[in-house]
Amino acid sequence: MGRAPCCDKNNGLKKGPWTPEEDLLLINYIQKHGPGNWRNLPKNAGLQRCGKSCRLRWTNYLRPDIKRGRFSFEEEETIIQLHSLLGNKWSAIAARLPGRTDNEIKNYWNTHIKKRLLKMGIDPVTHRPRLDLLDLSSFLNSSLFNSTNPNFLNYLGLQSQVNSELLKLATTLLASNPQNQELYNSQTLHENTLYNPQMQNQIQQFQIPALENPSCQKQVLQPNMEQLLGNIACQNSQGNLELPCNSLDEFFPLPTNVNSNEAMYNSPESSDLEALLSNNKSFDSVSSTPISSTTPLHSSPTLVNGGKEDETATFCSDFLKYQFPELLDINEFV
DNA sequence: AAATGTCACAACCGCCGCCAA
DNA sequence: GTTGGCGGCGGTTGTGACATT
Repeated sequence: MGRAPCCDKNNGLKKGPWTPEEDLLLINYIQKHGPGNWRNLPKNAGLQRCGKSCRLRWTNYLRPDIKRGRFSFEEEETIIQLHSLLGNKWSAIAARLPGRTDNEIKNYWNTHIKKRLLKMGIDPVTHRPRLDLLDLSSFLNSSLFNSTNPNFLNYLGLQSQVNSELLKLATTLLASNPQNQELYNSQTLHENTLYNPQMQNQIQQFQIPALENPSCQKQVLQPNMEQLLGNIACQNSQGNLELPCNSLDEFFPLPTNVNSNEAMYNSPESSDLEALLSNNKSFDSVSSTPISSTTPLHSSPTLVNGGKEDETATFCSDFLKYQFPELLDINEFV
């Protein structure tokens, strides 16, 4: 079934960057009449634009509740965590980041976060560490690493060359990979958890009450989240872990004024991330990092985008932190 | 100083789902 | 049940600014 294009390409409608005069026309019209009926809006507003162009200009740029400026660490952390849950559902992610548009988040992901994840050896699609980049697996699969002697590195004089934290991390990661499961049985994993109080604490924080309403719409989890949300997810008939739909809202509650019209005329004030985070212990437990916890949410935005700083060094997502118990510098290891 | 490369982001394009006729 | 309009979404492109050679 074909559809007539929203905008006839040969009807003389203007394309390209918007001028301040056009912006003013659009703003004035929407302030008087409100948004809606985008097809007729340009004609009524005196604009030589198609309705879709007007809608995009309004929703992505002119809306009064849009938060301009750089993304804070907290926002970046939220984006990464939500992306690991939702994938490229930019509008769904934007709905949980007051003042940010899906387009902005999408651009920021593609130009900043994705590159940083790759740089750190993290697959931006699956959010899984890419040990292939680090070439750790061959080492960890070796008989050397399989030694049960905790001092084997000492024996071989390797301790000074190998970051022990990274080794612990790699151990955990490999254990989470079914291909390496035989290397690390459940006892080993349990010991690792006990060994790491921080991880133990975070796991406890995820012990939320059993989710009810099994008939609700479910969302298939990305593989890496199995570990993170193992306590609340359940298996579907295909054996995939699923997250009941209401649990996403428990971790990332939607702002109260998600209605576009309400959001448009009622700029969010305290309904920001601080409220989101403070209202949710479970999420808070995962989102607090040494870096973010020392940075007030309403302090001046940390230089995240736009700067030319070493992005690997400044980057620290909480999701990553869950799997990276300490702030690790991959460069130290490689 | 000029040429070239890279980055950031606004805007566009095409498809999809919903809904009314 | 079918068709077509509309709003929305995600992927992609165009282009100006900035950095590097």
